[in-house]
Amino acid sequence: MPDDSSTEDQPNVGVLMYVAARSLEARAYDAVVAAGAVDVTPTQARLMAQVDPDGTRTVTLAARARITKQSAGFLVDQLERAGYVERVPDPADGRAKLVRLTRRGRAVGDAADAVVAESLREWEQHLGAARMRALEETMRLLRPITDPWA
Amino acid sequence: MPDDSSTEDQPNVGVLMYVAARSLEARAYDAVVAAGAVDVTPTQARLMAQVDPDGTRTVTLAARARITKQSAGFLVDQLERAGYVERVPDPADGRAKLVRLTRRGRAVGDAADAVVAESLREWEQHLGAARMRALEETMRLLRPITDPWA
DNA sequence: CCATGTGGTCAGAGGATCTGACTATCATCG
DNA sequence: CGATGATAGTCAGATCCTCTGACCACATGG
Repeated sequence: MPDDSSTEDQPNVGVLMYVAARSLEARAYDAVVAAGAVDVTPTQARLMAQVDPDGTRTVTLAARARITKQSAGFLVDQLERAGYVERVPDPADGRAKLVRLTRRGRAVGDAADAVVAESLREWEQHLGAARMRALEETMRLLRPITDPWA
Repeated sequence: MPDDSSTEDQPNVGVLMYVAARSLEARAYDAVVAAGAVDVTPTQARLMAQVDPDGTRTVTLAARARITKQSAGFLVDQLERAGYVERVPDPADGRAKLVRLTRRGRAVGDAADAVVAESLREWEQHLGAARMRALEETMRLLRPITDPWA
């Protein structure tokens, strides 16, 4: 939405953050595709990234991705059919199912994580360690007033 | 896409940036709706924010919003029908048309800009002036390695 | 054991995006 | 000045993603 100043010489901080975050995400997605998951869409990948090692309920995935449970279920269906996740009954709750990464899904996720880590190292190299630390701290400080779920 | 760690206690810097940028955008969009533009979707608003005071070509809007010219044209159609933008011939190029904000569109954009500016002032108040300045500088430094269009 | 809440699914609809193909105009270069 | 390649825009078709509303099954707390 109107984030102004993207038409100016100096975009505002919010726009710059958006650009940086997006570049990170794009690299991660490229890694996903490079890892062989050519049939995974960016949206599916974004949801897959929210799956915990021990499995996560669909409603939880939906909350983390800020989408409805129906949309999340739709995406999980696709990921399941493609073999990246599986649904197992939740032993703690008869209504629930846990979405878990398959071996294949885990491989894709690991590839993405590695690329993100590598990109952040590049940031640190470019900014210097001190500035990178300050950036991390500042973003953590900012979180309480920007993250409605934190 | 897999931006990892959003499932950990401490999301990585990229995720935090995404959250912050998104909160800014959400506030701006709320302001758009509050300004009476209840028929404008977030996507339309995002495109409208890219229109220069003197008008901008559809292809340029598309490039700035990182979408195809077809998608941009589709959105401009809707905004034009709703009365927020108008298309005028580009005097410098017979093929081109300039997309310009109408008076109504300008009012909406101004409302959004005001809210963004206000939000950034809140950030500064929360972080302190020094840290805010450092953040802005860091983000500018980061831009060359994250913005493929910069 | 009933009332309320929660996890999940089904059905239907709309919005946003893409690729491919096409026309009109511009710009360049011989 | 004419031919050639690039650019602005549109049309057509398809796909993907998201939502609302309704519904069922199970859980939890009086």
